[in-house]
Amino acid sequence: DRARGFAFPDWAYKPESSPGSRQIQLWHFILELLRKEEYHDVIAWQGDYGEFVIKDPDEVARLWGARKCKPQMNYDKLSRALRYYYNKRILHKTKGKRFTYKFNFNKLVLVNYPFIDMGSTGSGVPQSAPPLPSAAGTHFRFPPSTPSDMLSPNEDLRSPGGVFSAVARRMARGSVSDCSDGTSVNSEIEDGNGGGGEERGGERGSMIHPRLSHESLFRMVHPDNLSPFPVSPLPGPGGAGLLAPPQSPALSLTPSSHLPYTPSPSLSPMLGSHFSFNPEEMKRYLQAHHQSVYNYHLSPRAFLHYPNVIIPQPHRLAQDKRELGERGGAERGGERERGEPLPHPHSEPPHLSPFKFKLQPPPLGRKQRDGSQGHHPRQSSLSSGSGSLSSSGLGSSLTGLPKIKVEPISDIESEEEVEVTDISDEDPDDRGDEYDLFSPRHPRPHPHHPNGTSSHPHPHDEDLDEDVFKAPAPPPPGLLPFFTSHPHRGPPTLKSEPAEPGDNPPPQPPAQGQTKCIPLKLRFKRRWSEDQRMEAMEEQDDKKVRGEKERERETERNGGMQENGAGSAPSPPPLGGYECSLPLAQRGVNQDLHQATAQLSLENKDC
DNA sequence: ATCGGAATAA
DNA sequence: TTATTCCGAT
Repeated sequence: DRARGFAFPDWAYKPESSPGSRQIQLWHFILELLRKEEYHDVIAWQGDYGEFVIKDPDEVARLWGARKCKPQMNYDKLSRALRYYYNKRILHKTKGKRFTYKFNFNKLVLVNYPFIDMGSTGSGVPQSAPPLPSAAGTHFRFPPSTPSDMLSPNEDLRSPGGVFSAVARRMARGSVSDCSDGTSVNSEIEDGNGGGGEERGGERGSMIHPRLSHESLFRMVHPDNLSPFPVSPLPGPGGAGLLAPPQSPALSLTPSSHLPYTPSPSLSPMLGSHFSFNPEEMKRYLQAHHQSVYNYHLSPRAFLHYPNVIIPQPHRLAQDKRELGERGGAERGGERERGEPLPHPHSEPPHLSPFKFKLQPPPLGRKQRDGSQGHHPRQSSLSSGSGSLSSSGLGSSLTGLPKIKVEPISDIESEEEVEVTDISDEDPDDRGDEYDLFSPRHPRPHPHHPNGTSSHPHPHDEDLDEDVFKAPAPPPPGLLPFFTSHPHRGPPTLKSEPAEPGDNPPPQPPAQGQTKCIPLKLRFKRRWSEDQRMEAMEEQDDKKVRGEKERERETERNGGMQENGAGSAPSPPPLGGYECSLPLAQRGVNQDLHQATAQLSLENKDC
C-alpha cells in the first residue's frame, strides 16, 4: 500500500481515478529537482524568492518524461503543463527571464503551514529557495509520547540531521525517478533497500532515528497526514544532507524588509495541542497577515489544526498596531479577538471599474448540475457598479451557478483577469475537511483590487508570492445573502456573511474597500499579478507597522525567544552569493548528475 | 519564448 | 483532474 512507500506524502500526488494510481505532479517534481544539487546545472533556484531557472529545458523535460514514462516529453509540452499552473497559482512566469518561473511560496503558506521553517541554516542557499518544512524553531517542543521521544534530546531539529531530514530521507528514496505511481516502486523507503540508493549510502550512516516512519512524523506535522507543503523529500546529494541545499534564508514576511527574516512565523504549531510557541509572536504574525488571509478567504478552519493558534480576525491594521503595543506579554491562549470586519486598509474607492462576467459552461458531469438547472443566466456580460453580481442569480440560488469569468472591461491588461468559478455543485462537506484547506487545487482570488497605481507590472516585481487558496467553510445554509451592493461606490465587491457569533468562524471579511460579501459558494481564480499588487500593498502596511515597532520588536525577539540563534548557526548571512557560487564543483556536480541520470534510467527501466 | 485553446489520455 | 499533445498567435 501507499502507506509505506511514498516518496511524497499523499497530497503530493494527484488523485487518480484509478484507486491505486497516483502520480507525481510536475511541480513536485520540479521541487524535487531543485532540491538536488546534482541537477543544479539543469534547474536551480535563482533570483527572487521562489524563483527558479530551468537551465537546461531539454534535460528537465527529459527527466520529467522519464519520470512519467513519457519519452516524447519535451520542453514545449512540459512548459505547457507549467503554464497550467499559472491559474492554479502554483507557479507563475517571471517575465523577461528565459525559462524562469516562480513558485508561489508565500506568507499564506506560512499561515497555513506554520511548520515551515523560515529560519535558515546559513548554508549558501539562494534567496529564491523555499523554506523547508521543519520541526525547528525554538518555540516548538515535541510532546512526550510522540515520535519526538525517539529523538535525542540534543538533536537540533533545524540541522540537516533534524527530524525532517530524517523524514525526508526516508521519504525521499526513489523519488526522482520512477515511473511508478507511488504505490509500488517506492516502497523501499523504510528499509532502504530498493532501487534508489543514490545517496543512500551516505545517509545511512547519519540516519538518526531509523524507527521514525514517514507517517508518524508526518502526522506530527500534520494531524491528517496532509502536508500542505512540498516536503518533498529528496535527500540531498551525498552525505551533504538533504537539507543542505535549499535552506531558505529569505522567507520573510516582508521581503523588502531588512530583516533577514521575520521573527517567528517559524514557530511551528504543528503538533496540535502539544506544540508550544510564543503566542505573542504568533499573534503578531497572524495579525500582520490575517488581513490577507481573510482577503484570500482562507477559512479559519485552516487553523483548526493549530488549536493554540489564535484565529485571526479581521482588523484594521492601525488597530492591530495598537493592540500589539498594549499587550506586552501574556496571552490569553485560545481567546480570539472579535473584531469588526473592516475594509482592507489600502482600499481606495477608485472609480468604478466595471467588470464583465463571462459565463462559462458549467463543468459537466456534476450531480445537480444537469438535472436541476433552469440554467445560468445568459448574459455574457454585465456591468456592475457594485454588487451587480447578485443579479446573476447568485443571490437566490445556491446551485447551478455558472462559472463566470470576471474581467475588468476597462483594463487592457489581461492580467487583471479574474475568474469566478461557481462551486455550488460541490458538496459542502467536501470542503469541510481540512484537507481541502490545504489543497492546492482550489485557487481563490478575491475582488479586483482598487489600487490603480500598480497597474504596471514592475520588472522588479516584488516577490510577494501568493499561495493557493482554499474556499472557506461554507456558511450555514440558508444564511447566505450574497452580494449586497454597498451604498458606497467602488468596484464590484463581494460580501461575506457576517460571522455567526456562535460557532462558525467568521467568513471572509471584505477583501478590500468597503467591500462586502463574498458568496461563500464561489471560488475565484485570479492571476498572480493582481494578487501581487495586492500583496504589495499589504506589504507596505506591514512595513509601516513594523517600522514603528521595530525596536520594540527587536527586543522582544531577542528576549522572548532565541529563534534560531541558539542551537545552530545564528542568523546566517544568507543572502547573496549563491548564484555566484554556483559554478563551484562543476565537475562533481556533473558527475552526480550523470550518476543520478544513470540511476534514473535504471529505475525507469520498467516503464 | 511564451501563451493558451482544444482535444485527448489516464 | 492533471497533464499530454498539437498548434496558432504574439
